[in-house]
Amino acid sequence: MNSNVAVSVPGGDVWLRRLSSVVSLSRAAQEAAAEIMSLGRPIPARDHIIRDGNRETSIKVLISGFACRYKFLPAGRRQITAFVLPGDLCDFGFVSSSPASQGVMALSPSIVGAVDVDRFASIVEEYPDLMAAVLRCAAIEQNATQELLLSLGGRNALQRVGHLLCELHFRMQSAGLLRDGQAFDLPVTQSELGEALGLSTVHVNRTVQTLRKLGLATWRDRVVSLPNPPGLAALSGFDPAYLKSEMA
Amino acid sequence: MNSNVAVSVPGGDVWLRRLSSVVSLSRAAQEAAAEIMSLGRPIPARDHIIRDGNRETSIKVLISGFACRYKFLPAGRRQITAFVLPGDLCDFGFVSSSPASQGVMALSPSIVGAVDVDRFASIVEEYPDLMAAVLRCAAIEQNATQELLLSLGGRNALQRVGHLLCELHFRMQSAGLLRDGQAFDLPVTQSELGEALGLSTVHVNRTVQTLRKLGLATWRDRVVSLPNPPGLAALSGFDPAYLKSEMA
DNA sequence: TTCCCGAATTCACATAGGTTAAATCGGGCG
DNA sequence: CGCCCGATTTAACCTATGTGAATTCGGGAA
Repeated sequence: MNSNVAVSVPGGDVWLRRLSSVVSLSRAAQEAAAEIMSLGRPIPARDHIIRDGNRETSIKVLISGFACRYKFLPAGRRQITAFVLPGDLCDFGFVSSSPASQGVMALSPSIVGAVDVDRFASIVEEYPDLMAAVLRCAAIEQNATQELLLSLGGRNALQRVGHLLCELHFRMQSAGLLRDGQAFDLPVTQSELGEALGLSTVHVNRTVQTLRKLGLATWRDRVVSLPNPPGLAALSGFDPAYLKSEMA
Repeated sequence: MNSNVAVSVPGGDVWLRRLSSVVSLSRAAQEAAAEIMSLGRPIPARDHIIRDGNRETSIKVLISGFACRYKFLPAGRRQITAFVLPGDLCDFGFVSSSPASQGVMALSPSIVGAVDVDRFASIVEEYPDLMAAVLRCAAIEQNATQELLLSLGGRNALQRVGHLLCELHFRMQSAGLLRDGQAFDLPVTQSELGEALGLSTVHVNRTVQTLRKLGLATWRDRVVSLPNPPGLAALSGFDPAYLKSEMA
């Protein structure tokens, strides 16, 4: 829309924008990447996008909506290991030809783009930068997982929630999905937040209210607003460096 | 020793064994991989193997010893994100041409092998299976991180410690490093265990003693012994599937 | 042998966060 | 308009784990 690159599929630009943000791609590589992506049918909230253990034949990219990656503990508790935002790849199993090691579920109505793994492999031969881009995305994803690990291992409830809100805010901003000043859509339940942060629903609620009182975050009607991002970042120890790719 | 493959460097077999365990490699590929590895000088306990943020020019493989990957929280607390055993790669940053996102420190006197990244890249052109093997290793590593995330998010102290001991036992076994029946070396301090599991030193101690009383684990003089592995696995919800590569 | 030091252990006490259950809110639907 | 149901909120109570500090243990150095 803002450029005249041929985008054969609506929504393909989300995928291109993501790849280009981590590796600078030639026009030809971009066109090749755009051509092999196709859109799937809309997926309602709570439906699976990928089932744990499934050997996927296509690379799935979230085009719009909101999803999460998760695993189950033997006890039955579900641990959300990552939130998937538009532009994110749903699973990186294909990089090592492994089946998905975790499930991916839509948290709000979503649209997913699919790139056939074999077709991707064949254009990668001509445009190896595309593989580099995917590997960079995988590395960032890995960093985010580790940052969550840091939260669970060493931050208290207030910091955990604050840190996650900072991260989502930053990523939504990067994706161009901020509503106006500082607000963004968070179509997630407080209980689901708890499943990511290792906190009970009740305590997530207490914590969110404390953030409200501190004037650091508002969350109403599935919309989060951060009146004072630097303040929240300071409280929670958020530093977005881990979400950026080193374009060195 | 048990085969007549030329191993140009002592210790190179640890590296080869690891690669071969995730992807079956041709004799030629094995020889090529062995040739480009060189051994570094011994590293004393508590020394850095990799410094956070450093752009490594070589792939580092732990040949012998024991190490950990870690990050610091702004508060100063250190979070260990993974234990590195002989045969493991110390850092996967080179896969995405990124600098190391975490530090790696020897926990006991260690020897590290180095493979120049550029030389590796050049032989990968001839033996792409080598890259596949490295990516598989990265995927397993990623799985282990997520399993730790599950521990911190949803397991209590007893299960966390038990699960970690099960994992180390399994990995030491795979590396052929079990002493006799079920015992293995764990040259780590209780406080360091706590840094990995998000527990205080005191509580790690309490927990280890409980495991002793339950007859599920003994840990004395840096040697861990598991009298009843299935029992401990059941208690802690350990399933080694996440450590295996799907050779499909 | 004795000293010394880091690691393991023990103890007393404090608290963040879990649990259970009930109350309220808000929107979709008949 | 009134009902229903999931999500949020509140409340009372409970416990797993943290904290701080002292004690013991075990092995290396003098």
